[in-house]
Amino acid sequence: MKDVALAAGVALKTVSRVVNGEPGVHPATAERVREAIDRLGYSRNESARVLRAGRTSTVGLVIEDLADPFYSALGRAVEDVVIGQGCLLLSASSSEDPVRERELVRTFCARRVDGLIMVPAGHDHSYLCQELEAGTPAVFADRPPGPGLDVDTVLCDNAGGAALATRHLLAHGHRRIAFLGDDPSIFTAARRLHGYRSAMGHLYDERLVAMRTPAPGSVRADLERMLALDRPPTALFTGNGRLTVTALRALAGRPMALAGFDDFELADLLTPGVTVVAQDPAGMGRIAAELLFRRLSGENDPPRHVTLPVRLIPRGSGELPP
Amino acid sequence: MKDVALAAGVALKTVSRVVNGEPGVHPATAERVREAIDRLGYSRNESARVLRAGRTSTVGLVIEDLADPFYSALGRAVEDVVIGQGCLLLSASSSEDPVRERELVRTFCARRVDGLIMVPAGHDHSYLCQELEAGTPAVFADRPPGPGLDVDTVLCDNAGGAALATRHLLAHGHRRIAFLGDDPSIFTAARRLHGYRSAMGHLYDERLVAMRTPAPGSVRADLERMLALDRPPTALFTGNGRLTVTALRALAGRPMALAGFDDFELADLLTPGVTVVAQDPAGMGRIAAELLFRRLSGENDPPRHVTLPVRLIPRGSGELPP
DNA sequence: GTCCCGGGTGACAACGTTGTCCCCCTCACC
DNA sequence: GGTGAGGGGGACAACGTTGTCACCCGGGAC
Repeated sequence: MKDVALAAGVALKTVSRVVNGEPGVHPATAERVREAIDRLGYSRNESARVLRAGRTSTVGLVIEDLADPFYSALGRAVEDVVIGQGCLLLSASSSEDPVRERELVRTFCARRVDGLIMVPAGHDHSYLCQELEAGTPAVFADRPPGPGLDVDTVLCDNAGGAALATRHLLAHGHRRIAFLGDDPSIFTAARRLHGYRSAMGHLYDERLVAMRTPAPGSVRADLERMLALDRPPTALFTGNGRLTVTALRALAGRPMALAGFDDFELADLLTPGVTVVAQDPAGMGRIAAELLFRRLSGENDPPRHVTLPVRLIPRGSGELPP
Repeated sequence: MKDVALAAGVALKTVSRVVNGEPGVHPATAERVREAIDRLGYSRNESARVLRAGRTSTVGLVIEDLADPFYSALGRAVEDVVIGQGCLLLSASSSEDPVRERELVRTFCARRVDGLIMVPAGHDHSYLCQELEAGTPAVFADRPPGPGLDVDTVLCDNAGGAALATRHLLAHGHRRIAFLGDDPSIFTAARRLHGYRSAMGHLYDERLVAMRTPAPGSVRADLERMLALDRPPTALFTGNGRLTVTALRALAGRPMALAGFDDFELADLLTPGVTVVAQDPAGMGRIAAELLFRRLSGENDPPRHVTLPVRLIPRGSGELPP
């Protein structure tokens, strides 16, 4: 910038004015400056601008796994909003590890991101209070913050969706409906279990429930165990996309009515098509980002809690008779 | 930092020394400083550090679409390497738009990213020369840079993979093998067409080739046209994952031998399983990131061009008889 | 007692911007 | 011709760090 000023025969500040399109520069002077900028290939140093302005125009996104279709769709939607607002997106995957999550948040905050969007892994987010007080807003998506923290949150109707799927299977005559869920310490898994349980009512049987981190081996073992029961399940409700796919592989063609939480590509092309409760990851990301920018533009209302609707997509697998 | 210095009764520089773990600070002093840091909740301002140091410890990633499974897997691998190196990842999707791509690169460079990893959309990357000369290395992944630019590049064996799939179909007795590819202006699409064509040899028939941006309607139309020929195709080779899925939907159960470029989740669960040529997006991302960091650590060799192998995964669809 | 050495510490400048304030010049008006 | 207004431009400080250099003081060698 100094060089440009020298080349154009003006002061530093005048170059700054031209670069920022500020008024009060003679057109001829501005032209001279622009010409010098082009000639020298100058581009403003955003680091310095940021240092001066105090705002980085950067948003941090912490998700579980960028490579998971659900989160990558969410991330893409966040990205679009963020870039539409003239900001950039720093993204990082926590791999469902609270320690790593905290480390990432710390790093983001040291970089002075303007705001955070989080799919939290842990249950203790008290460490965020300090940042929030320091003026870095955060929005939680997919899962709420731990106790003691109340910020903007976007969730889907986990319990309602699970009940919807369960009732769908019930309506097709099933009474023995198994539920495979993720680790119950994960908010969404617990809520879906709750929805399933309340829809099952007196038909609920603990032996038909298995909740743990999805892995091919454990899913297979859980299914085998249930199928060996006196009154084995005739239908299966899987608590997230990964579990649905894992269960499909474990079933290996054995006929079983099936409904899954989360839609996934190709669910319609399998035989039979897989009935799912679909949520909208892109919508979730978009809304979370919009809430964040509302905060950034100074909104000071109490935290908002948005619950997105889900919808049942019957495709055949949930309509098999017992 | 000034406040911390004041609170601990030391000079600014001493706080800086403690924060950076520099030697030459009396343990007792250091302890006092650390205590003040904790009490005031101080965290170093990276923007200022960056301004001073000239390095941002940030890498920019420009890909086509973060929500696409192929690119999100690549992005995740890049992210892991980048974070492993103590840097952060800025990511953005070009949506296959050269103008947007250029805009994103410009923005990244204005932020002084240390390096760029790109899946290029356009064919003219001369605009990068300036940045490269300014010391911002770039690595291209999946597709090479346009003419006149030579930098580290990681590709997969597109032509070889396409030939592999084509020969697989030929080996199963097919002579009329159609090829659905993406827009031929996309490097990978052109190379795959080349591989298909050379494997087909004298059997090549232009009427069995359709190259354009995948869309359900156009794929269906192309298939209808080919199936209406005197000698319709008995097998189909699709040029990327999206096309494979779109074609599967368009075929709607009509029997047809099929092989596709790119593996995708559930390919094994369809009936029949979909035979694919699999590449390794995570490996591609990892290697691209590693090449970048090699440059960042001062390596000055001529640009490297890495070609990753692909492998055929027969699953049934490619083994159907004519 | 003087000198030197070196560990511990601090003052200052610089990174590249931008906000604030001030200056100068021109022109119109009295 | 003097004066005021206002547009165009510049000097300077500040953002929060860190590299450079200089300082102070205690202890050991002569």
